Amino acid sequence: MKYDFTKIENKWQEKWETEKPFAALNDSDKEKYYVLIEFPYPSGDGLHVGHARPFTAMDVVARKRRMENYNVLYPMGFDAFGLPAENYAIVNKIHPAVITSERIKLFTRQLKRLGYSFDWDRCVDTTDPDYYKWTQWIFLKFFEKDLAYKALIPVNWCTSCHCVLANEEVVDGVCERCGSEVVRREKSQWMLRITKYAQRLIDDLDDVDYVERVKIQQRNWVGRSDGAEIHFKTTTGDEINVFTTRQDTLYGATYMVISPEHALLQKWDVENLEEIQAYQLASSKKSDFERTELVKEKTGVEVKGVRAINPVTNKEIPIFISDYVLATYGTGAIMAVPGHDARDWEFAKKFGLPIIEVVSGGDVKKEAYTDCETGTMVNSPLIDGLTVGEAKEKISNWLVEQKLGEEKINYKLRDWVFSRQRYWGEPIPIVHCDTCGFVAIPESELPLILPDIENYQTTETGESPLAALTDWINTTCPKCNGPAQRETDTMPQWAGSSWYYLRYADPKNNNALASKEALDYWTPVDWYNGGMEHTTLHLLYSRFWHKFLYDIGVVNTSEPYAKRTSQGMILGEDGQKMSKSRGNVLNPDDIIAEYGADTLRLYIMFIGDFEKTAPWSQTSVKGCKRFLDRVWNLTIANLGNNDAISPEASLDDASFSSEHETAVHRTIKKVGSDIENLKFNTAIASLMSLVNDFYNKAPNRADIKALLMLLSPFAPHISEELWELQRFDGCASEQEWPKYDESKTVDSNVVIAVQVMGKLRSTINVPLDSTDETVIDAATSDEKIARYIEGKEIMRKIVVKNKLINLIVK
RNA sequence: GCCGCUGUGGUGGAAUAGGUAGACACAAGGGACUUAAAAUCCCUCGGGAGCAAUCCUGUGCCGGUUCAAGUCCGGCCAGCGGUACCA
Repeated sequence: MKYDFTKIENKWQEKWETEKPFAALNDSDKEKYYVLIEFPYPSGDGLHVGHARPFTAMDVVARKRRMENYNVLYPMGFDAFGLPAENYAIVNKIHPAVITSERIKLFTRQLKRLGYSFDWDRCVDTTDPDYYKWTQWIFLKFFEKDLAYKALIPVNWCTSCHCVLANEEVVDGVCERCGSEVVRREKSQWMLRITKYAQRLIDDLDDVDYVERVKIQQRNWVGRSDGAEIHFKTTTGDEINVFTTRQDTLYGATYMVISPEHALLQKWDVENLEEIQAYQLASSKKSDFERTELVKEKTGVEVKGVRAINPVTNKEIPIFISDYVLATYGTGAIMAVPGHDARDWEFAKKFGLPIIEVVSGGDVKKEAYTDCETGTMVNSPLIDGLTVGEAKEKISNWLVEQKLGEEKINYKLRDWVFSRQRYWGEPIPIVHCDTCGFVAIPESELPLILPDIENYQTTETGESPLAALTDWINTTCPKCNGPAQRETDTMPQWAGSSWYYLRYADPKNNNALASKEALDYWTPVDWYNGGMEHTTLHLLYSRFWHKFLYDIGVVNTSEPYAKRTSQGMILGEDGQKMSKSRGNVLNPDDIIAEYGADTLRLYIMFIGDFEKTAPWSQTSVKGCKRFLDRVWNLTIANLGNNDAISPEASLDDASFSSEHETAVHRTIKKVGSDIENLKFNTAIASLMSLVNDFYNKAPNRADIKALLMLLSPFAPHISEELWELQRFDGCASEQEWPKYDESKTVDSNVVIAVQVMGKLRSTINVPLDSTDETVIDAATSDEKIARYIEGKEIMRKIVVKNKLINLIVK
């Protein structure tokens, strides 16, 4: 009998399709377990082998959890709004909804061919009005709680997409999606007050099980810094606030730098206006990226005619504008302490400004002394002799007493620009009325359907294509019934993906985003796996939305995801990132056709450390196919009555063969713990070893049964087929996950390494848990060891139980 | 620049808590089977010396700690990812 993987895989996939054995139940007595992967954007290229890595890994986990008797929810959906579909629509004049629906069908078919145990009845699509109704509903709640607001802000403007990007979406000065130049422009935008949640987004990381690098990255992104805001008076009688984390160095503040965009510059009557304006113009043309790229050379212009007054020395100090001070962080102004800040030091050197040492320990003539752990304050009458820490506290108190400032916590995190001037997104359910201002549309009018249009091109002014629909725009104000205009901006793609995991709990609900019972039962997600690239955008955004929904009583957990892990990227065979332009993209369909889905699943798990990047190798795929062939042939060969146990008796749990007992127990232990620790590659390696053992010495039916159960999460089709051929009861996937006996995972004898002076010279075989004396005797009487210790004195004997002995001789 | 991660055979990668480096595979070479090929099965496989037993050497580089370092510490170098000159 040949391993006909195509036939077998079709057979089982059809069975799963009709019998739905992987459906999650909302009314189960079992304990729930919610496994989540990031839902894909249904791109025109179809499924990519890279998708298979996290999907397969979590499928393995989901299948194992079911065998551990959990009620498992492992859903799939589509994050289907977004630019590529819209750009395709512009070129081909096809409605994005049509393209999207086609692509979702393609993805679904491809995903089903991989044999994933998704509960397909819960599939969600963010572009479905029944879905985005609730995305809009959440937005209205944000608006109601004053967490959504419109503001005129400098934004990143993509010159090609004609749309605004969040700071987070600008990569290396260009648009993350289209790669075009991004310039700065002022625009009125809908914003979400994520900053209000900054502290909670940091604090609550303590309560979740995320891989450490994700936590670190999120903490750094939110970026709390503790310092003080200090009020500096100017010679014009104005006040400039600066934020500093080094209030202790106030005596060393010898000049001030404000951002070129600072509001006071318009008010002041500066002497060198032309020079200032030229600098402002130059920096406005620079993107943030270019401003930050100018690491080496500091530029700036002194604002002549106005000086600031250092509040502690009462000395006048010059004010500069420089683009290394950004308007968007802190107060847009800094006090410069060249003695103790590297950037300020460079700037001071270039402009010949005084550098005063206020913390001793370094040499400020040579470089800025920035150490704040060990220094002692000097040249600072109020705080001389204090440590930096003490000085910070004393200065802060002094500032408060003198009403010159206060302690302040600043976050790097900024509010989220939520508007997009694009068509293919959720319409923002707000109208603008001349008398009432911005007014929410009533909940009863949700979903606010995205209207059909003829032209998907963004308007020249950069407004959304919806701005051309006069009939749609003009409406009445829900408050005063007067004339009003609809908002024409749409939401970013992040909106739909910020809460999709909640919809899976109850995806067909028309009265709520999901029923309270379903949400209470399924949240939080027990294990969420996704890409590192989503750590600071999607993951942080959805944590923010979830916290908000918690605050308004929709969900009853403050965090959406109990555990977060991340997979590494799959590179092309050339070691480069897979991309259409490089021509190194692999389509899973081709691999399935040639080797089968089980081989693909096995290979993508065996490819290497799950958390690290790994290059694809077509030849290595064959190795996994070979392994499955070996499993097939072995099991078929053992179908007959060639073992001691009769077929009837062995249908029940029989004991493992004595030759393989230890190996089977060990493999059960290893595969189980490896899956939990994302070590899928070594789990498979141990299964390979077991099969090698079985080739050396024929297994009995119980041995085979264990093998098939352990293999089934990785290669479910072949496992089920062989299970059936073996006439075992039910399905492999319905079995209870095999248990192991710890005492049977160890041999009665162990091989111990014998080192002399730390070098391996021999090995000895002794009973497990032998005493040190026994091991020493065996080692010293070993013939290979004799020549190393002959005529020498053994000074020390280091014995590591069941592992090693090291003899130190002289 | 800053932050994070990673450097192990020809290749992908193994190596609980510092304890036999290279598991498991891929590729390559040799052999068996075959008219032949494929498939399958068996053997070899970090480098150097040696007929061999065996010895030396070896986890990016330089030091250190230790009886013992891929693993810990200090200092470098390279690659990848993130990035906001964040005061």
